[in-house]
Amino acid sequence: MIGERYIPRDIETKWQKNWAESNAFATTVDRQRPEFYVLEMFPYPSGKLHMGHVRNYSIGDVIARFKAMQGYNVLHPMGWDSFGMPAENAAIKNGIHPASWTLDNIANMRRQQEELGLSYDWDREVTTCQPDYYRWTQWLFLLFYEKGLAYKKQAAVNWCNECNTVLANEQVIDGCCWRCDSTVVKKDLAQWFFKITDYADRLLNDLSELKGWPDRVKTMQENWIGRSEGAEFSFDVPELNEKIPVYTTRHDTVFGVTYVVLAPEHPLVEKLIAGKPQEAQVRGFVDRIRNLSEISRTSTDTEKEGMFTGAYAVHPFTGAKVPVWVANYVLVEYGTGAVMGVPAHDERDWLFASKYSLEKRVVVQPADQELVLAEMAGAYDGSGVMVNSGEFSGLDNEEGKSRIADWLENKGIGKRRINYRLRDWLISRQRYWGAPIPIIYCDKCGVVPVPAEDLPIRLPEDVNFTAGSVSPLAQAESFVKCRCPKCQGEARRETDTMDTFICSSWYYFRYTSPHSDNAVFDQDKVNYWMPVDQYIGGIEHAILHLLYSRFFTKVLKDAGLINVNEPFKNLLTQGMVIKDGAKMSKSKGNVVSPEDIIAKYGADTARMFILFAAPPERDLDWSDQGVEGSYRFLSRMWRIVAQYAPAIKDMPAGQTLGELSKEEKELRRVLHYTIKKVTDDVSQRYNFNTAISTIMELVNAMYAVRELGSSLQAPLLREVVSALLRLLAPFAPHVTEELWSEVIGEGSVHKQSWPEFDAAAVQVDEVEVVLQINGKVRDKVVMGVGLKPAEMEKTALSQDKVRQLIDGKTVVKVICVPQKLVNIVVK
RNA sequence: GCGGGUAUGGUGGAAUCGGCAGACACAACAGACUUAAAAUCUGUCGGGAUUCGUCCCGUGCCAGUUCAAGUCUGGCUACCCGCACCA
Repeated sequence: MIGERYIPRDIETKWQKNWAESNAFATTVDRQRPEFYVLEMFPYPSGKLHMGHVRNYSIGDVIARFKAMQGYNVLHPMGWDSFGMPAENAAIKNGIHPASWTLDNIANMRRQQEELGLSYDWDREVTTCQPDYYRWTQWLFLLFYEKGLAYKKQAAVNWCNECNTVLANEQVIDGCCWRCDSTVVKKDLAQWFFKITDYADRLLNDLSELKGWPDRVKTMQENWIGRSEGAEFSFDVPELNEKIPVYTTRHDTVFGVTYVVLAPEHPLVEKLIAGKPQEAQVRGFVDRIRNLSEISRTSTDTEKEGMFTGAYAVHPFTGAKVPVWVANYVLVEYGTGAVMGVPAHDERDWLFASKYSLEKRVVVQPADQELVLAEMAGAYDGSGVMVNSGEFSGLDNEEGKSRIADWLENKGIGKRRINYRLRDWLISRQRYWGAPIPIIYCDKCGVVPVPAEDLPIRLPEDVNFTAGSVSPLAQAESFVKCRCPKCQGEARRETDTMDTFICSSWYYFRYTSPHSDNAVFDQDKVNYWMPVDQYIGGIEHAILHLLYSRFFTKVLKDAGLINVNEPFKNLLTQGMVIKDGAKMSKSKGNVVSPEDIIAKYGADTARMFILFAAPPERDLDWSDQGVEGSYRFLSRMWRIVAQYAPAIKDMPAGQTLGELSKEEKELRRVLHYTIKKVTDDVSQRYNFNTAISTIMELVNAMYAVRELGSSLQAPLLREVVSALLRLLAPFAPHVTEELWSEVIGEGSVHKQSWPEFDAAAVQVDEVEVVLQINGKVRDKVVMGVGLKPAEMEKTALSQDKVRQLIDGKTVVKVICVPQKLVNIVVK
């Protein structure tokens, strides 16, 4: 019996319980059906779901349920990215152990996900902070180590004083920590790195394979990888018997070099200044620059500063002596840490040379103007003809580039080189709540990886959490002290843990065989399910997580563990949830809690609103009244189905569709138009907002024939209600399940097949055709659909209104678009 | 500076291949029902003019292509995002 009013609370808990008990969304390998892997980015268990999560999961759930109804074998899992700083901070602040804080949060958030009615296969849940997961994170570290892709080196690294740990380049946003926003400083430390730069070319080139990714994300990755083609060669410093290698992309301007300049951290600086009058001054300058923060150091607005070292280098093409400088604008990490100075053709060099009165030489002349130094206001970095360039003068500069590179290579003093902006991934963290790096230091044997059979290296539970610069693990004597796996002598464990982004770089593989305890994953299963067919998440991971995951996938492919080259075939980046013009955040005080919305209106309404208010990629404006509207729609749908229910239930078995009245025909036409439109919107465009609006129109059409009541045929009503419930099921799974079980009553609506479109139902005999005169709509007339253009023209010209309007004018041309319009061009 | 994106009623948005701009909602207003309110159902709803037939204007701005432009081309403006002294 269907109640008069739609009251979500009871039916939602009822069906959630039913789905959980029947394992409704469990999946196994099935080679009879096509597979589809839909994945939402797993959350950090911060404590509660926010609207961004609700949006993310609602989108994924619609796709998963829709694909399942279309006959796909759907994998739709969920898990927890559960290592990381907030848990440890909570431990320091409140004295709660990170493990219990994290597990409590997981339990709470999982309950909220269940309340949203999400169709996850919970048997596949993964939790990265648990030993059965991080054991394999550690195993992967060993794999990287074995392949030479994990190494430890002393380097100037990003350090966050607030978080007391180092950070990867990708985690420094505008010179600040991605997590706590405090200023990042440079520290000289020995740290573990993953050699992502080895994969720079493939990470860049394979972006072209990713047809299902937004251009925005691909462009961001492209910029981040930052490939450039150039040449590397050296300037000799004969007095010291040293060479200064430089990298340039403008070797065509090499005859314009008037100085060479090193980064302050360049290893040659000390040697160059030794014994020189300016030694102390240069050293002071270098120290001052090194102590500046990353942001003030690298900003383009920062004024260029430098000092002459007192040394001279020899120009390899002209043999001229050029001064060697040190300057703040040269970065030690990029290229060779030294550059050639060409003031006339590089903006930075121009500013620098102008400030310190260094010589400028024009060596490229553009076609349309004559460059004269005295008249130049800045550098000219465009193309042109090479001048003052010895044997290369007269060449087009692009041609000259390659001739100069040939010259360097032939003489053996330089070579073509490709450079990347991408740096190796700094993966060690001086924190407790992460996967311990499985490395042992032995005085006798050196750096020794932990044997795979000794994994996991468990986090000790009994440690001291106090704010301070030393990681709790480093203070845990029982953890640090160990035996060397090689010589059995006394040794020490690595006390750094891994960046949490490592845990999240491979979780989507683990879902395919989450309980595997003899391998990182089952190869058969991983190859059956991967790649992820549809990945959904926020744009904030455009570089970080998505680049790291691509890197991991390529390494695992090279190791022969998987056969895919890219992890995520299609990527959907959802927009933010906005309220009152700003992203929902505690500090802005504009947060709407999913819990409150579910309590008041139910999960179906929350899902409907969030999918209806905007297409998924766009930012979504939260509106309390809009939510009300979605609830009203579900109620309205409920009432009309309830009204037609008795006729459908009383219908004798086997009764088929009879002759349709005009109104019935129209209702059936709207139904099949809706099936077509919703199917297209969901499968081809992911435009859930227009899919929902079309379903609303179907419900409106059902209301329009309501007064015909019992004269409507039961088989038609059944067809309409059955299709309506199935179309709406992915969006509002509870209310449709309830009505399905009451009215149609065959199993679960979510196990039904997707409604089939009957093209015959939408066929009409007549259409309204627009009549235009000179492109302006002047009239509309109903015409038969089969009308030929000549007949359309004749009909159009015979209309009274048209005749009046063209009276006394000459018809120049008539354009007829069948079933659409007739445009009469007159003079 | 380089790269990417967005701009449509009071609001969110629709118009998918160049063919009726504003679907579907929200808000507002009106009517029905009600003692009344809520809920519900029905209707109006870009701006201006109107003899109520219609007519003119209108998709950030300026040009262009076309019988026809929110949609294509060129040039701007504003805002958002990413990278940025990468030689």
